[in-house]
Amino acid sequence: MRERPIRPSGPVASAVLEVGELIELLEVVWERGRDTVCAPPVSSAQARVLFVIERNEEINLSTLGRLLGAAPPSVTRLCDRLQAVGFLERNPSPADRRESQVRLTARGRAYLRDLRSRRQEALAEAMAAMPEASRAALAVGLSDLLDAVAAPLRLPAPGPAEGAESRTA
Amino acid sequence: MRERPIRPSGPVASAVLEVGELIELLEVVWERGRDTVCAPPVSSAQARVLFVIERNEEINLSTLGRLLGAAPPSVTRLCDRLQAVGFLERNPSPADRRESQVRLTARGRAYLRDLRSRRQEALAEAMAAMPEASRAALAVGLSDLLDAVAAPLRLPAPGPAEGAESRTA
DNA sequence: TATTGTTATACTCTATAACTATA
DNA sequence: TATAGTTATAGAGTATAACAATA
Repeated sequence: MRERPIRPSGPVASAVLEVGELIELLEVVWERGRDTVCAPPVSSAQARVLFVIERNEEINLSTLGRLLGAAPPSVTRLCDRLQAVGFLERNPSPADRRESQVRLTARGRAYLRDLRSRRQEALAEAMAAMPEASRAALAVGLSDLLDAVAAPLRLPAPGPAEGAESRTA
Repeated sequence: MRERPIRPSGPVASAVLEVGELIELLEVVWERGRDTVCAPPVSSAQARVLFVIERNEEINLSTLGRLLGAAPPSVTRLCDRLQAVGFLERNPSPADRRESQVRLTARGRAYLRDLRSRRQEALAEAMAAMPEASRAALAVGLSDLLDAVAAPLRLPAPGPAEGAESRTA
């Protein structure tokens, strides 16, 4: 008989609801402002690739695909174009000649720095409408939320001192 | 000599940086989990349309396009498909026969309810990793952030009691 | 045989340009 | 003429299926 499957009361549930609404709004607003904020040469799908590679240097394409939730042909194409504009490199793996390892180039890193600057400017402008107390409160809880959201983007501990175990399963 | 272009100190700047990082992570993680969380019959571009229409009932297609930041042909196609699955209606405008007004159907609203339920479940699971104090702190600042982010999705006061002025400029 | 990565094909989203209907 | 919406076409993202090279 529950009409709304999740609706416990209290600040915790409230945070879940509001984060959900925030994501929904960002889905519309952020994509809308892509010209301003994301600056082509790079599509948003390509930006996702750069973000994941930045967090996991020298991974191979199939691992990249798993982290992105993308199919292998999509990964190939995305990397083709990013390589064509000089934002990443593909190098053959020393351990297994089937694999390619991808790495950001200096230009790729520079692009990410620039992208973030522009996004931060746009965000700071939007957040100027917030009461300062709210911004401060937000900052308190946000870093833990970041950790929670970032969790699925990291490989599950690939063996700290082992070198290259390449555990793709 | 500043390597990082925006980095004033204090909780306000910290909130800007962390919201920026959060958006970036969500860009990757949310799109990655689209199967789980967004549930096709509806692509993420189509979901954007539903979100905007829900907030602005009975707008015409060009206004919808402006709110989405999308070109007219894109809007036509997106609405074609959403209409085909029965999630929205197009009705001729009584005032101007060139215009179509779009509206969510009952099925469209039901889809949004269901989508939000599933997303909230996924979010609640992710946020379970956060300390409860952080979730509570987050909730404090979040509703003002929501207002700030939602601002560009609302039409600039279309004349409260005037009926249909249709100010698309 | 299983895995890594690619190419072949098809569908959706996106945009610009050209067109129709209305104002 | 100007505006609302559509259709035509092209480029990019995504997926499944079929294939190459390697393990």
